[in-house]
Amino acid sequence: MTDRQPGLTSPKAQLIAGEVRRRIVGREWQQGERIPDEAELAVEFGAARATVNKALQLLADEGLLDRKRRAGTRVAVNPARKAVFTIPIIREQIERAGMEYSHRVIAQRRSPVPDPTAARIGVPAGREFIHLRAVHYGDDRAFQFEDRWINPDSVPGLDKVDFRHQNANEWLVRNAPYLRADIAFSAENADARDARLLHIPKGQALLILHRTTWNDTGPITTVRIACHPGYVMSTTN
Amino acid sequence: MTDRQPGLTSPKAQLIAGEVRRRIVGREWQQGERIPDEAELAVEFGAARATVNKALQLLADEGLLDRKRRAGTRVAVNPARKAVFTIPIIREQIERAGMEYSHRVIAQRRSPVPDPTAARIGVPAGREFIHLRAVHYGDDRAFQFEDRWINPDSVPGLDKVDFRHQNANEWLVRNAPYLRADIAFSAENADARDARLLHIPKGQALLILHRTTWNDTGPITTVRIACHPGYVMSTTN
DNA sequence: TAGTGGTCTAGACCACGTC
DNA sequence: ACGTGGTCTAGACCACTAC
Repeated sequence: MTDRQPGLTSPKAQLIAGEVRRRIVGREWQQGERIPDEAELAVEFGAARATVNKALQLLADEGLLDRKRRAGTRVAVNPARKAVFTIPIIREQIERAGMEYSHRVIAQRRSPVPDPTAARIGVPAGREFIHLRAVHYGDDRAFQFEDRWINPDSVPGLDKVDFRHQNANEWLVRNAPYLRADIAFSAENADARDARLLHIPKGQALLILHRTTWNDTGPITTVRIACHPGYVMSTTN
Repeated sequence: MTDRQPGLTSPKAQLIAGEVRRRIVGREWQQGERIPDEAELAVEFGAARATVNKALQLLADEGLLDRKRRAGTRVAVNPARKAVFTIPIIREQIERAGMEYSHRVIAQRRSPVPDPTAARIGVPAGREFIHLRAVHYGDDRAFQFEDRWINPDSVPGLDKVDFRHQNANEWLVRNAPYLRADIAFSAENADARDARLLHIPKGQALLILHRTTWNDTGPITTVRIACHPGYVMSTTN
């Protein structure tokens, strides 16, 4: 570790993280055990402490290490299992699968937000949002049914947009950057409307994605997306 | 930034990230637009370039910025939507909800891995794994049905463990650290066995979690977890 | 080929929380 | 109280790639 091959650039912090990970996986450093402090590792690896710090923070983010001031760094006893999902843009996903994307707007109108939804996103009952329902297709096969409420106050010019010619999701992504997003997965049996719009039997198990975005003035949009049967959401990597 | 208030420690990198985020959300810096380079921002914010770099990397990880050498940093056109889920340890989750955790092992025996599963995790067809099926309860209500295959070669001493008295998940977490994990969500209608074990009607939509862990020698364990109806997996935060 | 981000270093100060 | 991690700085060299 005294030098780096030219042309073989592997950030030193990642090399260190890899070596520490190897020692943990190889049981060289046992769960709950304290590992050498940053200064010691810096000497061992011939690196600056900042570099070691970066490496160990990586592993702490992965959940493999628990770090506390004064108490030192310990191998996590119950490694947190974190999973990162990239929420796909439906059009890109369909096109990447070699299919032709299209979408159809079922309805677009101003309408009072239903009480349960209003409560969930923290707006007064009876507030009018833009209610949009649309189906996304790949080669004429229905992929997703989207039921969306958009806060008209969150984005100027929203009333003038006609989402029949403009994917709501993409328009919002481009025109209403958000500060915070909530996402939740669940499973539901297809109700009559889901079944009709996705061309599937009623009762079919569907993966449901609920997603709400916020900026500093309040909620921007909340959406329930019903995915076609067989849809799998998997970790990126 | 000549001084920092004592007791009011907000890492400078995060302050910078917050300000840049504000400018993006406030449309001050438009999507696709190039923002000042690190050196300029360092001067503006009175910080070292490394600090600005850290802040901008944070935002790039969030998907808000696209960074390229020589080309500079631009506001992302299609902000990637990433979601981080913490896969809960079922016992902790149940106990946190104030219920009493228990679990029952339905079966534990060596058995050849079914072909589709073997193919999915990349082991030769017919290999014998330990096949474990268990139900997790909270206050006698069934929460999850777990159908797991464990590679006996991956962990020494595995054959001697009796999972009737030892939660398999937790034992593995503590005794078989992994290098890589795949996780996938989907939805399935409850089959007869799911229905019987979870005490629900057949056909009920269930959130299904597939999870496989690996170390450098191959797969450690793969599991299908069927969650009780109404289970919601949501982002941490 | 030159501008920009990626990364490292050596040193420093500080906050936190265990001892 | 003091050891440990958290963070910042100023400077440096390098890799990538748009120009």
